[in-house]
Amino acid sequence: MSHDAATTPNAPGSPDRGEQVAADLLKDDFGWALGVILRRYSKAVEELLDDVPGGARGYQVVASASQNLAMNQGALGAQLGIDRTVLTYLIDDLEAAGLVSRQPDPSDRRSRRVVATEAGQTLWQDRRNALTTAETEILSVLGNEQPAFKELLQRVATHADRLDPLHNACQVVEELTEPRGGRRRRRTA
Amino acid sequence: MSHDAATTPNAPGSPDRGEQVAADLLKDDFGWALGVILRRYSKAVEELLDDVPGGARGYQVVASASQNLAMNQGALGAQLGIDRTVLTYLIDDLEAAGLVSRQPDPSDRRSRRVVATEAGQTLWQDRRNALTTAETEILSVLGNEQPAFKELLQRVATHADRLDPLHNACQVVEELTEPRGGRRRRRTA
DNA sequence: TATTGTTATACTCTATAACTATA
DNA sequence: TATAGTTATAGAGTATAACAATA
Repeated sequence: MSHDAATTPNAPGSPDRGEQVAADLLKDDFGWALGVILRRYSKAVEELLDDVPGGARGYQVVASASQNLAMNQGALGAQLGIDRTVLTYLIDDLEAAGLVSRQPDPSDRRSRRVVATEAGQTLWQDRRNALTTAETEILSVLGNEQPAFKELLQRVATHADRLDPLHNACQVVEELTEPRGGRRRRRTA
Repeated sequence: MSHDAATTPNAPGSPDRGEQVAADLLKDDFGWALGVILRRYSKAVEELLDDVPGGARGYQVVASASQNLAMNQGALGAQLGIDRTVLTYLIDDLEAAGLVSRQPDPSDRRSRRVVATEAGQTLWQDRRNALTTAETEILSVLGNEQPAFKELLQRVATHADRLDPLHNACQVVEELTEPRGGRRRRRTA
């Protein structure tokens, strides 16, 4: 997905150095700000989670498996917004790394419950603190306004999530675009 | 339809408590909040900009071309974080749509300056308001705290951008991630 | 030799569908 | 027939390299 900075009120008065002007204008943009922050955070996260198979997404699976009692793959995918076909490979890798394991569901032999191994739970607990630290570093500029910002952010996110519940970021949106129109991205074939 | 939202419970009659617990935990997450907001905003933007070639990114090019005087493609790509090889195709489409045009640089015949046509400038001005409206809708929950939030957001973003200036979001793995596979090779010719 | 822009190719994701084994 | 999970294939998007025209 492409992020969308771009729009900004412009003062077309003195066009000095176009590059600098545009750069400043971009920084007033809402989408630009969101994108920068998310990218910065994502980068820190990916670095912290580089060694876990599947990166941040793999960690999410381990985290969910650590917190909950044996969700099956369907429930896991629904919660994390991961397609089941992708989840298969992801769990394959996590299982090979010894972080989770698939266990048969006695009540439904089609289903497989994903549980975290001890190594998985250890990893989850270890990385949680590191992730919180990364978050704090990004927000450090805010000083004592940090809690206020986080509160506002959560408020906006919860609101936005109610309007459009989908739990994976940075993924193309075409899902809920209403099956009526069939607006597909057209590419000059 | 690839994946469903997490709000869909399991089968009626079997209330899976773990799912709900994990969902609540996720909502305390910083990255989750950022992702939700950005995705929601991106979706609105993509819908508003669906008819412009290249979507939001194409619009960014038109917007830059409208605001500045004739940047060449290299400068454009650097500013927007678009690779020059991608930018070529993008401008091709925008030019075919009559929104921008490539003009020769008299001082350097290798370079081409990208300028917005009248149609491009009109499009830029028309969509700006719509985008602002979309932003306002997302932030509407905040009421009169909206300006405060935006101020904090800009502060964090500017700080993050200083640490890591790269102007495209949702594009994981840039250069510093890791020498996985092939790293940039030194020129030897 | 370096740089601007173009083109061609390979690789990474993701989506779509088909398949199995259960229910 | 429907569902949980798996596997295979195709597509979009991007990166990488090579190229031509200039500097």
